Amino acid sequence: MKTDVGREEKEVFAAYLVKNHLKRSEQREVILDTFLRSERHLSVDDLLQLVQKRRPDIGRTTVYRTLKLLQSAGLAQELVLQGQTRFEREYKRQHHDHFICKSCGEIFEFSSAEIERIQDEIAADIGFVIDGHRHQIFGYCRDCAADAKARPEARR
Amino acid sequence: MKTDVGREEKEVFAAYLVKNHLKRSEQREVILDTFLRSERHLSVDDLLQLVQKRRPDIGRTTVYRTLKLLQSAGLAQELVLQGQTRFEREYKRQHHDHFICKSCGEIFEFSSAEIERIQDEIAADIGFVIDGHRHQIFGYCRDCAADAKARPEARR
DNA sequence: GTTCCTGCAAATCCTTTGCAAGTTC
DNA sequence: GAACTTGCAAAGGATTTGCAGGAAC
Repeated sequence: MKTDVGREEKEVFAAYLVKNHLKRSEQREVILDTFLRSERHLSVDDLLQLVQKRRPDIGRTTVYRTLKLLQSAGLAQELVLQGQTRFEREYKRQHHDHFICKSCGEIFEFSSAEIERIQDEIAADIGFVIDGHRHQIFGYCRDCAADAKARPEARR
Repeated sequence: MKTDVGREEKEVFAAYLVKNHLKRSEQREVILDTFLRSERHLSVDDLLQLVQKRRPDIGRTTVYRTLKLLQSAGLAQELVLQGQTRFEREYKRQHHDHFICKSCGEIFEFSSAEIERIQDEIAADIGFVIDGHRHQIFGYCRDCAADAKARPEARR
């Protein structure tokens, strides 16, 4: 762990462990570091593979357990995209939602203060207290949509 | 099947079967009729139990398979709420999304043309072609929020 | 008669849990 | 040394599949 990727998050995690009378371990550090360096939105398998490139002896079970800890610590968030469970970084990230391309699987993030405002209004109307939301938009990204136009029969 | 519940949907299903060289069966009819008469948002188990009240010999596998057909026929839609897979009627229903109370599990539907308009704008910006979306808002319904205020320690 | 359906049991996939051995505090 | 972690294997839950017998066309 030479560099400084996600230093703040590592501190948060260390504090979380202390606070909950848990212990640090090589495995947890490798998993967190790998998670922080990775691209967004990885599945458990994605993460396991990356982790095992560095430490082939780290098991799937430990990845599952560590992901649970990261969620509790507020560092990771689980999301289900097209039936697949995935995880993304959560710490101090602006809230956002996702566009998902059904063709290439690419995921784009978006956020809209305006949408959130409308949500709040609707919630207020029915006396609902919002605690979170999940908003996914499916379709075809620019590239795949162009492909589909070229070969319309290939479109789902 | 004395009455007229979901007659139109039954016709759609019958047509779907013919078109795909599939066959009608007692089981499929009972399952569809039960589905159409039920409250919204049932799990496979909910539906299985209702179906078995009428025909105890209908198996879980058949319910799974029939639900797949109903989805293909555009009569049912799968949604994952709080980790639970559920199904709701889809045919000719106005598109809508869901508020989910984390305390009592109650589900409220909502829709907003304004939100959809904003979605379209954002999509257009990145050249994304929208094909569908799923928007879930979590929190506490009026009643549960009131309870929580009364007993704040009980709040998640 | 052929093709499709059904229910069962078995298989699969994803995730969690029990446990004995190893680590951290 | 006490308490926590790990990896494995086994258990779980949800869903799918193989198959032999039964029903629809």
